[in-house]
Amino acid sequence: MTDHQYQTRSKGGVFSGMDRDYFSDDSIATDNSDYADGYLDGDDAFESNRGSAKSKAKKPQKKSSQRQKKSSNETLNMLAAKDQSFLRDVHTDAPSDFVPDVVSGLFKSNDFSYLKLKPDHASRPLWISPSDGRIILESFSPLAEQAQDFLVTIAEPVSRPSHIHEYKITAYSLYAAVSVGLETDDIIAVLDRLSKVPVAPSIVNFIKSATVSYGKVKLVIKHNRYFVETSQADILQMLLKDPVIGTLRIDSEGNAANEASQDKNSKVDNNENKKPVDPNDVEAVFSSVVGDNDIDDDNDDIDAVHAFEIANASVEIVKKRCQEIDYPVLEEYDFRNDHRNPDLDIDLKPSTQIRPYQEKSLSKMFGNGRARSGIIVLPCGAGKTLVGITAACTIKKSVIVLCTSSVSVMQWRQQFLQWCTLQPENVAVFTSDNKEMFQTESGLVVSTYSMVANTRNRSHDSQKVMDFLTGREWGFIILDEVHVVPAAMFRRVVTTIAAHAKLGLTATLVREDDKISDLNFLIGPKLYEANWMELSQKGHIANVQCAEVWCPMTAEFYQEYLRESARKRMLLYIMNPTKFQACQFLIQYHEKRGDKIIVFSDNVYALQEYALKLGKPFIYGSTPQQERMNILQNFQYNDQINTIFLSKVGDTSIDLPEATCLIQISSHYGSRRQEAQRLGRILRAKRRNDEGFNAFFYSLVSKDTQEMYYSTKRQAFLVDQGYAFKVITHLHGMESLPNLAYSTARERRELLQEVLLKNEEAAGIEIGDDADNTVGRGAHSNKRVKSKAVRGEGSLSGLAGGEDMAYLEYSSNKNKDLKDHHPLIRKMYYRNLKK
DNA sequence: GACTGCGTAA
DNA sequence: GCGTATACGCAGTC
Repeated sequence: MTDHQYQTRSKGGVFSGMDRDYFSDDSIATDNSDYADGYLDGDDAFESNRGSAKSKAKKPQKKSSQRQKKSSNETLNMLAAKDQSFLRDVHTDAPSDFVPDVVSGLFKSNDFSYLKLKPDHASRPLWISPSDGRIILESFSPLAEQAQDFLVTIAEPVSRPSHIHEYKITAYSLYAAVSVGLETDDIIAVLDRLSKVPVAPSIVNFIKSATVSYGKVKLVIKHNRYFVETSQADILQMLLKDPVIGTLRIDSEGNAANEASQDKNSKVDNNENKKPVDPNDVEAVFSSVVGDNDIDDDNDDIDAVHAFEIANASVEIVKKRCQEIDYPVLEEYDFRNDHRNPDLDIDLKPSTQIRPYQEKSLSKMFGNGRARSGIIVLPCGAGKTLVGITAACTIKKSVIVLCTSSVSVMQWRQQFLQWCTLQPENVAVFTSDNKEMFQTESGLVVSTYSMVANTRNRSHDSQKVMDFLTGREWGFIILDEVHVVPAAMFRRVVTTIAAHAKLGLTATLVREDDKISDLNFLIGPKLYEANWMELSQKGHIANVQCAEVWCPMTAEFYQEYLRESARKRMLLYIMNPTKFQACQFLIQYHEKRGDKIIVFSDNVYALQEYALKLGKPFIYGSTPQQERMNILQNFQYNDQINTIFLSKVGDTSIDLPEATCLIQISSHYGSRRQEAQRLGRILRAKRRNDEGFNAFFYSLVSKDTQEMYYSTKRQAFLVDQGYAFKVITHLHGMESLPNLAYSTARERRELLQEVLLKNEEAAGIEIGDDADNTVGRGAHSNKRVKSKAVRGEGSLSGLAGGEDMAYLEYSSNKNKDLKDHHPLIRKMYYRNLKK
């Protein structure tokens, strides 16, 4: 919890200390420490929950042993249920009757009873599935914290709710582990030490096979050109014979080399450079790239490195291919021995403090004294910027930062100047209305993805700056909001800017498409991922109570809802009068408590209707910059303005340290990223360290509509981070609220008319003649109707009863029991909803 | 500098 | 797996 004084050093391992604690067997000795379950600390808004939450938290010690026993069984069942697909390519001595069939494996329950528990299994916190590398961690174990440090290094966190954490060993996660300096035997030994059962040979083999090839192939930049390097002749030969990679090799003149030859001397011919290079620098280049020591150009050691050049445009293809053939390329930067690229005079200011988890994430990046390319995942408000800046201060070479918006560009610039000693003349901003270049030999450029990725006509100035950016070598590139990089246009920035080290930062490493894994070869492995719950328990980010409020559709609205085509339904469930009332009630309730409230609506029409009716200011896309500032200023400083309405504009960039309560009235389908990003708006609440402070996050959902499905999907990311969503089915006192909107049937009918009219308008503008008979659309609505039918069936009973219950434990009934965050089961769950 | 049109993202 | 709604950045125009 104490912030460490942090200082960068030019030599020696600042971040080199891999946490070796978990290598010592002493750590197994049990000594129960704090049972961390401070999450549900019962605020008055959740009175009905208080009882159960408190009682749960009160007797952890007692339960812990029971739970261990219970979890042993549960764990085995869970493990049995997993798919074994990833083992197909690996030779294992797992029993041969393992069926790689996901569905049949699910309930047939593979028998793991042959696994012998170690005698002292109770004090060891892990289970490892012999079949698929899935790891279950008992997070209540006294060893959990150390085990977690280790597990995030070698495995992917799948889900981290309060008591049981789930990880999975994958080839990628093992690459990352090796790249942060762990060795195969260490990984196996520590796993074995922490595990309740001996690590299965299948897992040992998998770890061996995945770790053996990592780092054998490197991608290096020399004089702004890309080279694939390996120290093993057989690997070079293998690469050159590869149908994809071999053909992409070019000779030093830049022509494609057709003949795949094993050429020991295919090293760079430095005379071919576009830019004249000081010949004295050449040695430096080689020593920086080839070896750790200052070796001379004509040293024999250099011949031990085999390299061939590939064109700039081929870099992505080659990296992807290498990943596929299980020789993922290593991209690391030996910045201390790079004497060719000028140093940048940059250091953290003495007053700058970095937090332990920031330091830890950086230790993954700089663990071996070099800078590894990769991704660091930290929640919003946890200080990603400072991590980036500290990394830049460690590398001390020219830096380029790419952001998604011009607002963040300005923020990055400002933060650099605030936290480190960089001088303003070394900083340049490159956006559409600010095309600067630094005049010094090294410096910092902050720009946007679209500026660098732009393929259309550039303005003259823009072209000049682009030439400046592409014409030089960068020591370091920081990719803010790195989850956008896989986009077809944005990913090109990775190769257009020649940077020795790449750092991707994000809070939400998820996309709704399947491109997120491309980051493995575009940027590098995930180096670190923080645990949101842990950070919030330690006070670095705010504690948040999440709730989903179920708002029954009024009869009139539901009738129309059932009648309307899928496209028109949305407005009906967003404008559901009950939802409006719930919103009104919650605003009033939280304003009384002194909260600052943001209401999010994805839909602009609803945004305006709600805000105008409630007399609150709102901001959306076409709100002029001046007015935005005005509203935000008032929200921040004026205690008369405690609620603002935001459209998608508020999802990113706008920084609102005052907000303590969020209400979502409409969202973008099942976007997990949006959900997490919105929650992120309140994580840096200034009051977060006040005793017992809670921030609140409500999603208002119209019952028995599409929204229910989307809502579950949206929450998946946060649920994996350990957040428990409670369901509120009834807000006490809502009906008796004075001035309650739409309390009479007449008002509701009028609203309905308005909404229907609006819907017709929208439809009219959209498609002209909304004949509903087009083949394409017909097929579509068919599909949707089907999906609705099942949902309707299940939910009619909900309409009939259960209304009296004020709260449901969402996390227990929906997420914990049956599903238990198990990705497979979750998937099936969604699939069922869809059917 | 405000507005418009275009391309792009999620 | 596709389409829709909203927003934003860039470039060009007045």
